[in-house]
Amino acid sequence: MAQGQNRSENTHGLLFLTDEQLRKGIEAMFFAYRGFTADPDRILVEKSYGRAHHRALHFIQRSPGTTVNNLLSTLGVTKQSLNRVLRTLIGDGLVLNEVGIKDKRQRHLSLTDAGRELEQALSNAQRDRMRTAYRQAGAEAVYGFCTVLEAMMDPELKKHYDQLTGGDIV
Amino acid sequence: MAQGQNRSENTHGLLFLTDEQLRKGIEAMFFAYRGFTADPDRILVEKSYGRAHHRALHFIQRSPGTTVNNLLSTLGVTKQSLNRVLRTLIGDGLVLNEVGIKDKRQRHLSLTDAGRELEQALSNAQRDRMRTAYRQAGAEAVYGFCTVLEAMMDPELKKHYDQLTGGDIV
DNA sequence: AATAATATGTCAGTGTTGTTGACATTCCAA
DNA sequence: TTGGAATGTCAACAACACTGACATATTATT
Repeated sequence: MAQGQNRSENTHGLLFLTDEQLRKGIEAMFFAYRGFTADPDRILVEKSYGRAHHRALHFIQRSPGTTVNNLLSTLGVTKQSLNRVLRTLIGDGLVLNEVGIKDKRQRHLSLTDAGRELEQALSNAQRDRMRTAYRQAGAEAVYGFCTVLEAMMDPELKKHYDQLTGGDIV
Repeated sequence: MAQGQNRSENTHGLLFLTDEQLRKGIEAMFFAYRGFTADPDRILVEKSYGRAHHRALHFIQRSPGTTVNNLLSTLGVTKQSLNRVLRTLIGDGLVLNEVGIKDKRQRHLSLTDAGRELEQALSNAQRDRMRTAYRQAGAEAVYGFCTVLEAMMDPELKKHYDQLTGGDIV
């Protein structure tokens, strides 16, 4: 496998990238994303939930007390779509929905103990694969991995990402 | 941003990875994948196609003459699901469906000129973002990016990936 | 030659997740 | 008091996945 050393740059100092190299990256994203979701998906089918429920649980866990609107723009779906998911999670006692104190229109979302439990189970499954991949690839690869992913994000979503990851942990 | 230099390894020589670091990677995958599909998606809605059509076109372009069964296991969907997509693509004159010579049960799939044209348009949109991200991140980051993604794949899908990318282009 | 297995296609039904559009409620702010 | 923002809900719809059942060639096996 060609190491980072033989970086090919053209006269303008830009990386020279063939369509083949780019296609390879595209396919890597496709196949890797399937692995990325495979483990939590297995847990979700048991509980009769879907990937949307996982995403909601994840980001509520990540920002306890977040509002519906904030979650909406993080997930990038319509409120109707999110509401369907939230309704079941609240109904099943996994998510808490509290009227705002300052602004009573807002609903602050947080996880119940049961919600935290499921979120943990899903996250553990996903992190296990992530950890294995990270260790297999090494620290420098992980750094590159995050760098490229960040460069692929839409600026609007990048904001949410930066806010959540809060700077420089890698 | 912490560089690859300060890799933290424990007494066993393994990377020390906090849950925070792993969560960051998980969120990077989530947000980046949305950027990854955003550009082709915009073209697809115009043509009234979906992501599934894009995937089919991509992998047929990648392996012209491939069989339905092979495409099936590459995409990891059921034949009913793939068939729905293929039917429209063949009906719209984007994909060619030819009876096998050696084995007449098989159907060999390939793109027509019109199919190649759409596939190119979709791929160009996706590659543009990929190229920009690659250049922004640099050659070493790209190498790490691919390495981690490959380590995240299910072994079964990794086989398809290896077969398609054929070894060591990066 | 009869039978089994393979490759493909199709029909019907179902579920998740996304979309629009419309409408009601509550509440903050000018 | 009025306008607009935040939220919730209803209905309808579409894309895309699934299962299960069944049909049709074709090839492989016995």
